[in-house]
Amino acid sequence: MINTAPETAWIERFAGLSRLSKETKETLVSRSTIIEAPAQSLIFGPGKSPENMLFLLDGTVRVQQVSDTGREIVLYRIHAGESCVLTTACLLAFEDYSAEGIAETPIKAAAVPRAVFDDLVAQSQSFRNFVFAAFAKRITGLFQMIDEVAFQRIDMRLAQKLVELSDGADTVATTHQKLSVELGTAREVISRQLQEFQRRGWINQSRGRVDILEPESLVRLAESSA
Amino acid sequence: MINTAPETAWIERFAGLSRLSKETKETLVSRSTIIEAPAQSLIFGPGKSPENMLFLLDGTVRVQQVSDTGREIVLYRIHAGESCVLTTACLLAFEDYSAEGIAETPIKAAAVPRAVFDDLVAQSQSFRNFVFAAFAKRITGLFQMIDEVAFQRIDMRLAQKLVELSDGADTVATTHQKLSVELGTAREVISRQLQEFQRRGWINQSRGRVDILEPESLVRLAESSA
DNA sequence: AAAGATACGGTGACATAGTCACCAAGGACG
DNA sequence: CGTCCTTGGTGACTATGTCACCGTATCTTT
Repeated sequence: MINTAPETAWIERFAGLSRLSKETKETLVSRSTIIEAPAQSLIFGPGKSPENMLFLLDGTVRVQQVSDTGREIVLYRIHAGESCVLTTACLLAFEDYSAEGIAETPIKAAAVPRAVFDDLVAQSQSFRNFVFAAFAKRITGLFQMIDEVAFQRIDMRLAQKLVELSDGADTVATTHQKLSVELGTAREVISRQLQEFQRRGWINQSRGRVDILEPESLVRLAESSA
Repeated sequence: MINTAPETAWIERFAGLSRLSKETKETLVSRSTIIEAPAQSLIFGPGKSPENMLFLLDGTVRVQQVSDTGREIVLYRIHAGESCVLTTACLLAFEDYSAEGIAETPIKAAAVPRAVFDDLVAQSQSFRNFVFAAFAKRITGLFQMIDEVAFQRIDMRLAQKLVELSDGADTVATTHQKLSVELGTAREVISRQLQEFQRRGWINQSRGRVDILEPESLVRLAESSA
């Protein structure tokens, strides 16, 4: 990672931090460092504890779990404007974790040392609310995820994921392999489900790309059984 | 729930709270209330937000998720000497959760109002460490759980659960239905796996009870593929 | 440009897990 | 005693995951 010149305006990008007092904001800005990392770099992972809490300014970080069976599953993503407090806090507390954070794009983040983080939690009620809200959001997300992995049909989950990844566009640039990691399933399962979607005329496949022909049908499936 | 007379010694039962300053302990004790609830009562759940943070003094609380498909899965348990901060914090932040907490035994707990909790977080570094450690433990537990649900074989998970529930004893008093909820699977799956274990001579079944004949074999399976 | 090397996706056969629709036995309670 | 409810058993079927292997597209190297 490369340290660059300090920057002051970043706090304004965090909706949850807007209520902080002026002094708190100044502490946060003056005692943090802006760091950058290239796409695909490992932000944290087994054997690499983060020393700082990160506030992500640009890019996204994918947090995934690698099972000792060799399979992988994407747990969640940290987007620009969000912080990494949860994972970071966990990783600082426990060394034996199996999750890893990978930059999906080139990223820029504000790094806040642990001691500063602790001070801020002590001094600012708003900051506490921000931190606990971030925790809460992740936890409910993980609850949701357990529900999906344990109980939802794979065709529904795949339709959901395609809609999510397309984000309104008519094409998704990804491979079957990557989709299988998103859902924690096997590549063959994705291949077969996509064939079924194609047979129904909902999508069109080409190497490394899925074109969405009938987003409505995918949404309907994604929201079906519920 | 029934309020009872205040009690002062409970803090000593929490390993994580022993380092608190005398003043912090006094605040915690003087501003909390001891509550009790009978077995099977709903501590929190959809439509029932907890107003307080709970420190569990006696008994255990089972936290489980009910899917909209009707199936259920046990997420984790809160044992005496642990706090409920995670779930409580989440539930205070978000109203739309789907998890519920059920007393598995009669329970006794110290209820700390949200405002007091917030003060303590602000004032005591030790208390912050306690809270964040509790969060961290739950999060890593949930990561682990996602791994198990998504990737581990059901025979292995069942063996694991039997060993855990027996806790060294030679019998486990539970039904196939309850075991299926523990693992988030179907009752029939449990019935068939238990039959297989019995065929191998590892266990003996009777109505509402599983007698463990060869704990070593179960442990071996539980720790196999890993 | 030719020759590998690698990534991507397809496929059949099979194993494991979950669903559905029942049934039967044990126990509680009138 | 009969009735209800819980518990567990079972067969048939579907869904999902595993394994082994293949062909082709794309990239790299020479």
